[in-house]
Amino acid sequence: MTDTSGGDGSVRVRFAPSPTGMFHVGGARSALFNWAVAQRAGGRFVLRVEDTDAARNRPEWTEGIIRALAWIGIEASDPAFEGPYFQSAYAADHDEAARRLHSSGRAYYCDCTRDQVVERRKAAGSDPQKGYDGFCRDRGLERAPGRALRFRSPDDGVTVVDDRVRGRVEFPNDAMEDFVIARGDGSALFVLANVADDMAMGITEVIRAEEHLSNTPKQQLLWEALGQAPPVWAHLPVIVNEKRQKLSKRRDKVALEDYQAAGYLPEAMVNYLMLLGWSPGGDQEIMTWPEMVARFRVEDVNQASAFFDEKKLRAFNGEYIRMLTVEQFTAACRPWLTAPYAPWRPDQFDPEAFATLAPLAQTRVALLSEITANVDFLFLDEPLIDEKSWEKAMKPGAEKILEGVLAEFTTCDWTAEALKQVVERVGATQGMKLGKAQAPVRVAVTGRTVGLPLFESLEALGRPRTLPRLERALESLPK
RNA sequence: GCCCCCAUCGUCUAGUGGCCUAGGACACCGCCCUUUCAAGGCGGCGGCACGGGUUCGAAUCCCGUUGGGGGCACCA
Repeated sequence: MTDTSGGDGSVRVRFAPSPTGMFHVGGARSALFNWAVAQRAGGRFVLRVEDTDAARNRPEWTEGIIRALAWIGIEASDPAFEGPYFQSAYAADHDEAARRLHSSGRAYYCDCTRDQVVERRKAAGSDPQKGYDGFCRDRGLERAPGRALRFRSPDDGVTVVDDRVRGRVEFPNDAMEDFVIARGDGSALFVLANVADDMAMGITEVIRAEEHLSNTPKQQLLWEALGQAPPVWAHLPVIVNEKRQKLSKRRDKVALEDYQAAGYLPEAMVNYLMLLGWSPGGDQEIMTWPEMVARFRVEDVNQASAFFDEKKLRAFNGEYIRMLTVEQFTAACRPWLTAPYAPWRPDQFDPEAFATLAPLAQTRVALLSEITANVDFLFLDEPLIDEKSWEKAMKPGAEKILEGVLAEFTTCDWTAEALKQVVERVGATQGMKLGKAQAPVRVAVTGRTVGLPLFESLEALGRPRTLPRLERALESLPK
């Protein structure tokens, strides 16, 4: 295995998703690994969309892929980015490859149906699961509608796949049937189309998920039969759920868009995804994209499947949020500060008040979406009272606290420091420490027992809006 | 059924024969700080799947077992 990432720009990798209307986190990692390899080598990243009939009528699916790639930093405007190309655009290449394979005798036409093959195998007492029996191998059938083209796979020996992450993998040829490479209507099947496309595009390294490993000997045989040296292969371990199964769209949260909507920062997502199956070594896991590119090598990628741990992603996200400047943080929060995420009207939002509390909120949110619940009391006319919080805070003694605080709040200085002293003093008259005395005030004003530092919050809210809330809470207290 | 891949703390991983009494990160637990909650600081819990070899010496090499996963279409 040689490291072709020499920086001479000759490396060409490709990312070939099949558009389904959803961009998978597994696809994102695969794209990222490809992108890193291309960047490190000064090569190119080719986006090829494996379009199907369904996808061809849904251009928005491809647009979705491009948007998702852009979100994780793979910009279509980057000079290293090529495409998107569509598989269907290469139909002529597929056909040409099929003809060459046929005329060179490496492939033959076959008119057997699945049922016929199974019948024959049963009659011969062999295992129907063994696949095609080679019936048409030497019949010399010519190309005609209804006849599929089969590749004449070697009878013995092994096909060796030299894989950058798996090492040397041997596949016994006798376990490989004469597989179909073109349909009865002449169109190429995935294996052939893929090889022909990669060839036409000059792809030098194929980095894709492990699920393709079993197909690789077939593709490699095709490359060789077509007279070209195969690309360098690299098969990545799959990403699994907590049950160690491949992530499924039904059960698992896998759409990249979902993570974006939940308030994950793309930088955190990228950093986390890169660490799934790969480690830069050393103690530092949080690093910038250029640092990762500088260190990334496919041959260092792990071989075992990895569990997508959202808790760790979340922790990374918190770290990335804290690394932001307040301005960046505020900008990043913007989508959650307006409808439909925010429960307040646009005219209720006060950017200045938000700015004063933003730095305090920054260390408290791990997801951008959490910002809403942290500041809603500031913009809503009435705080959203949390039932449990109310019960917990409005215990005996709460009334005295609220009364005392209310009396002094009417006249005292409206600064965080002064407000704190008031609550401290009133609390002392009831034998309560500040931590306990602040609770009823907090719930009365913000609706919850937990939240941003209380006195700064009150200062930002202002006296005119704070006092009524305290009064109302007092009235609601059981007599 | 056949073929292939994989196996270090709960999770992601470092480790390529002695530096390993196995390191880090997330999670978890405790303490400190503290106006709640976070953040931050300090500390703790916790792992080489099993069995045979090879070797002076094995998490590291070989064989087997077990356990996981993937692939076997005129799908992509």
